[in-house]
Amino acid sequence: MNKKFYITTPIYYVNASPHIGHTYTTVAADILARYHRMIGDKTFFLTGTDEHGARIEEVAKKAGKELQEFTDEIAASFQFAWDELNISNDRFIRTSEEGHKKVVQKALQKMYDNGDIYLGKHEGLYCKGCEQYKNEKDLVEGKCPDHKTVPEKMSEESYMFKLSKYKDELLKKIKKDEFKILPVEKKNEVISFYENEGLNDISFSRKNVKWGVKLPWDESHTAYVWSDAFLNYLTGIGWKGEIPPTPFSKGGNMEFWPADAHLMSKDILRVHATIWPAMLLSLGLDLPKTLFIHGYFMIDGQKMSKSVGNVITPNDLVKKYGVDGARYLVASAAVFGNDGDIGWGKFDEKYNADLANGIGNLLARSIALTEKLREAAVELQNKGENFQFSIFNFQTIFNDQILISKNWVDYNVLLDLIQIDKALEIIKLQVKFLDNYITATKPWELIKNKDEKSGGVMYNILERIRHIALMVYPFMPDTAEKIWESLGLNVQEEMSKKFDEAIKWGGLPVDTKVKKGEALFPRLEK
RNA sequence: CGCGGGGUAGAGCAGUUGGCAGCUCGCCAGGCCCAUAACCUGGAGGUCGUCGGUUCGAAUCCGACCCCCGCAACCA
Repeated sequence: MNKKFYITTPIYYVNASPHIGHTYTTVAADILARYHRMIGDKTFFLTGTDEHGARIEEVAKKAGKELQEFTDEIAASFQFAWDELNISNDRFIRTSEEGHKKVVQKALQKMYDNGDIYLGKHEGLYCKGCEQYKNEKDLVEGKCPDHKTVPEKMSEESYMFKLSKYKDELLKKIKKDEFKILPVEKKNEVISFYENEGLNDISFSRKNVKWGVKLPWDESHTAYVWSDAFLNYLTGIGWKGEIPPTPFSKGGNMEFWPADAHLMSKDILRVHATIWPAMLLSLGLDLPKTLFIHGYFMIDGQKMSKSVGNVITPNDLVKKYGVDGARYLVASAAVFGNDGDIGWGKFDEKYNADLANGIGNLLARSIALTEKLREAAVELQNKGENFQFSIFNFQTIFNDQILISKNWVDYNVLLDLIQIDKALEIIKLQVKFLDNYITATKPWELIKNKDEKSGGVMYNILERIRHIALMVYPFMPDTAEKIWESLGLNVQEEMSKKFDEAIKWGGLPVDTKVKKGEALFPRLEK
């Protein structure tokens, strides 16, 4: 604890507006960032947009907009979406920012000076109509799908990066988990790629693309995708391009480097496992500790695509399920690291089951019971230790202090391993446990009979809900706050508690005044 | 032999240091009545894709085969 934690999402390419895929990565990163802040780590969470390249020139032109205007708009739509989803990023970086561009130039100059960038040739199939290179895979029957012409083989000068030079070193680090790739299937995939295909030097610049960062030693070229975009992970935390990097203690900004986790989906795994770390080696910087690769969403068994018309946007989700509902549904939609199949029907079902009938109803019934307790003029009592109730047809004795700390251990371990969906299961278990406990102890009867046990039973319930709220916080911050308020707790105070203290039994004062609030998650009818 | 993911109850999915097959939803029966028609219990329902192997024991390890889906496009 009290370590630093630096997490990133990829910077999203501004050729399209945010959808549920971007949302997935970003919400996951937010959950982890909030979790690490909660346990006391010094945390930095970076997201942003990637704005350069021929593709953007093309899309902006189609939209009839100036480049800067166009990218401003799309970047704003991402920022808006993340605000709406209560994303707690510390910074939103755009690669079109002057500061970023300057540092990219500095870094590339350094790589050029140390001999890792050299003038070579980029060869490819060039479509004159599109004014850009095409991959073979882009072509339909060998022709450009837009212009119905056969692109010609062209070769132009391009600065190349000596990627091949770093193959052995990177492979070794990947195998030894010094540069960790998770889940392990993805690590194996990368290793087999290294071993079977190796690494070739790659093109790092373009001559015919204007919308980009000019190479400082040859302004007729602009930096090509990776060479520009990857560096956001450094410029985003304030790196000014100093080599060696100036540590924070000496007035620099590198206290957060290396990144603890780069989150991303599988489409960009390969470049993140090759080009990016090679660039860092070339610059003499440490490699990120972990790449975590999550899966794709299918919508009701189909690929999500605009042409099918099944694209789900963050705004769609928030409108239907609220901010926290949206965050929960996305976070729990799949085993984190696997592909998932989602859809409105499944979301509705999960919303009602886990949120409305689960957490929401649990809080509502618990608060209502506590109010009855107050009417009966019985005080809450923290008896603190063993309490028992009969369940599953036998008498069970629970030591709640032990149970709770075991739950916390599981929760912490799972989140440290970036098992977001599994950590949510721990919360669901707690809810289930309490629903059981309430049914078994029948507090409404105890209260009616003025049974002396009632104060203790109700305390056990409310205190455990306090723990649930804390566990819920990284996933659904607003919900956690509402629960604290319902329990009569002060949100600021709860959030400023030291984690080790907060997870101990007994944090709820016995003289607390509970408050009935609006339903946390109104049930969706039908 | 391009790469990868997957085939487990009606639907959707968990489940590898191999050890009586689990979760959610739906269905049936019962309970409770504090709660958001909620919650709790019990039940029906599975030859864990097929065949073979290793093992005292395999959804899990090995081999072969069948089927589905990504890896190309606006798209994490």
